[in-house]
Amino acid sequence: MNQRSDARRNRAGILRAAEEVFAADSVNVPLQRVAERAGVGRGTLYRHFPDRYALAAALYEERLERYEELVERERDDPAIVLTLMAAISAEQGRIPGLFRLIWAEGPGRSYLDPLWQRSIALLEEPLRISQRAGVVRPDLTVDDLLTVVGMIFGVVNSPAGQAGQASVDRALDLVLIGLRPRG
Amino acid sequence: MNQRSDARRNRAGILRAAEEVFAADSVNVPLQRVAERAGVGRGTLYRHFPDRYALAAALYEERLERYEELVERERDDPAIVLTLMAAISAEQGRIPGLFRLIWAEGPGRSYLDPLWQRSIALLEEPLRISQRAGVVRPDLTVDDLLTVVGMIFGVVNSPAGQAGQASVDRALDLVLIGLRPRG
Amino acid sequence: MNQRSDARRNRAGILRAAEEVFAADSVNVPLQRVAERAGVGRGTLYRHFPDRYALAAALYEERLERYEELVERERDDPAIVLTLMAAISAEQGRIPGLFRLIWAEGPGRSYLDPLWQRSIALLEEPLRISQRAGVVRPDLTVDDLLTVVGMIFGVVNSPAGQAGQASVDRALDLVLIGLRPRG
Amino acid sequence: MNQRSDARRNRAGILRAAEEVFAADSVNVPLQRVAERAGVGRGTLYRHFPDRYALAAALYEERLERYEELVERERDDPAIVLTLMAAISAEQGRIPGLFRLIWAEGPGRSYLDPLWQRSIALLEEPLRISQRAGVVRPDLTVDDLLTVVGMIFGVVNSPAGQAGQASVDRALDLVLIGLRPRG
DNA sequence: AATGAATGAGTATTCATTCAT
DNA sequence: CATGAATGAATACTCATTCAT
Repeated sequence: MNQRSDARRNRAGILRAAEEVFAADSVNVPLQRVAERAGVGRGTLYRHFPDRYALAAALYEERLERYEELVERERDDPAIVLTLMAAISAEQGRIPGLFRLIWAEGPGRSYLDPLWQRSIALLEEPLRISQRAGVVRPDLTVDDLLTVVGMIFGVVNSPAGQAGQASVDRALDLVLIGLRPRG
Repeated sequence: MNQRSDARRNRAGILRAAEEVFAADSVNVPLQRVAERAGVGRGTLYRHFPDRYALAAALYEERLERYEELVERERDDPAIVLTLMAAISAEQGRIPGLFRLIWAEGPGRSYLDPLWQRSIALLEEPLRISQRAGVVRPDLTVDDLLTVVGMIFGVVNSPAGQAGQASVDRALDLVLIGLRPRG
Repeated sequence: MNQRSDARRNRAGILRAAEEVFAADSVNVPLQRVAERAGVGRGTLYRHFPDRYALAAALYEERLERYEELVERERDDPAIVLTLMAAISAEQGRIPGLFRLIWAEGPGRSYLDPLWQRSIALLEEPLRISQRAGVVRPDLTVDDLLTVVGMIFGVVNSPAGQAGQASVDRALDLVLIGLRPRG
Repeated sequence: MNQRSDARRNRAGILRAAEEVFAADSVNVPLQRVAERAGVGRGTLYRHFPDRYALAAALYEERLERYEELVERERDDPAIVLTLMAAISAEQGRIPGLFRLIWAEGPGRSYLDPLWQRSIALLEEPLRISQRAGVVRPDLTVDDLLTVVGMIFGVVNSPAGQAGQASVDRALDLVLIGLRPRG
């Protein structure tokens, strides 16, 4: 954390470059491309992120941080869980294979597990708040919310989702009906 | 024409092998592995399927055929569209990256387009039948159904989906509420 | 063994190339150089020899075969063990790091062990013959012979050995005194 | 001059670290490992030793110094040359590739030559003393002694030598017979 | 003078695709 | 037609060396 200033700048630059390149092309691009875009040597990239999974995990972590801040800010909104889901959904698919990469191939899930725990923690309080306010069904679980995130992810990554934001909105529409309290 | 039957057997064997290997490992496995499993040489594989996308498309086409037969058989079921969706969902994720492969990377979408048209056609009649019977909302479109398929796909391919069939069932539960007629 | 003729030719060509390049430069040369010298692609080299150790082991095996033939031929020579040691010594150091490579770094000694067993077997009969003939000390063991081979190896690979064959001859002189029967 | 003592301490620390790391692993370890072990930065290591050969040469020089002191001390021992050979042998192989590194790969032998001259000088007087005392053959030369050192080196670095000190002792046994006066 | 971050050349290795047999 | 050997482009990754701090 107490790095040299150029090192910190480089780390940030690599993350930005990775985001752009991953989004524009695919998470499978040669890391060389990321390094070039960041304007650093390959070695520097590897120093900061020992493999592709580390890069992906760092990007995911950045998102988590933003969501955590959102929860902090909107704690008074009774519909906070819906706001949060919408925010997450909006960003789903900016980097299509990101999640899959962290999940499926990392060495022994070492990168994913803490992030996953943190994702669960992220959703817990908002869910409780909105359930108390009667905004969503009382039997909903955090797992259900993660399932919904997965659903949106799927839409974005299927041909149906190529229509863009409209598809995502429609998907949210369809599924949010299922989250409302019945009766 | 003994040779033609050989060739047909080989083609079928390669498809079976591809399905097994793709499912057990990933759609990115070296095609060599598929050839080995099918017990043919690499040249033979390439003769039948000029690239990985052709293989994926052929697998997808097989599925389409099965769904088309299902529609043929169950045409009298008022809930046919739900039956069909359930059937499709059940098979989602057997080969995780299959769809993505055909969609995202093929040369000029040449493989996907006809299959996509056929998928749309597949859903049209069942949707009409079930709408007439009042089983699903009258404003549902084929695009919505494709969106739902995408959703299930997403669940299967996310960490949430690692719980297996239960997750898929829960996802269907949540989303099917949104397909019902309101009232 | 029943390979295509070009494959067999390639395998042999790669071995010759490896021998030349290893001898002229070092066993650590990029394998690319070996492939180039053999006039084959890198993939071909890797098909035949999955790693550097396999290449080294194959070279060592060739030597073993020649020594085994020598034993076959010279079985009637009472001084056969000395003849054999001289033959081995003469070739020691043609490829300086060869032995070391097989020995020290291979994955789990998998390459060396069978070759080492075979080396021991190679020396056993000649030693017995020469001992019966009174040409060497009766208390000599196969281990001692291997030690002597190691000694010659050391001479060849030290600055002292750079004088060439003369150094090896002198070394053999010195050490063969120690092998003679006393008295 | 506080800084000069710092620098001296660093130089010594790097040498100790190099000895340990080279011995424990190989003379080919990344120099980074040496720097880490010494607790200095890479730049510092390079300031003191411009390349790997310089490091190796410095280690060899330290040994030479110890041998020179031994000669100084034991000048009255008629068997001094044997004592010296035993001392050298005992240390052979502590760092397997050390000698080879200095010898074979340095830029233009610039490191080795003075050390080699000094090694020759080291052996001259003891050899003369022991020859006068009739402890070794009168026709032995310094080259022969260097050859013997090479032999021991070889034993240590061959599979036969993996048995440890016992192998070295046996090797010395065998070869010392060749050094004795005949008759 | 020390540190350790950055660089990038060098190398191993894989695998899609072609083509001799 | 089938086979599987050969090819070589593509890519990950390491580490010696330099140099900003």
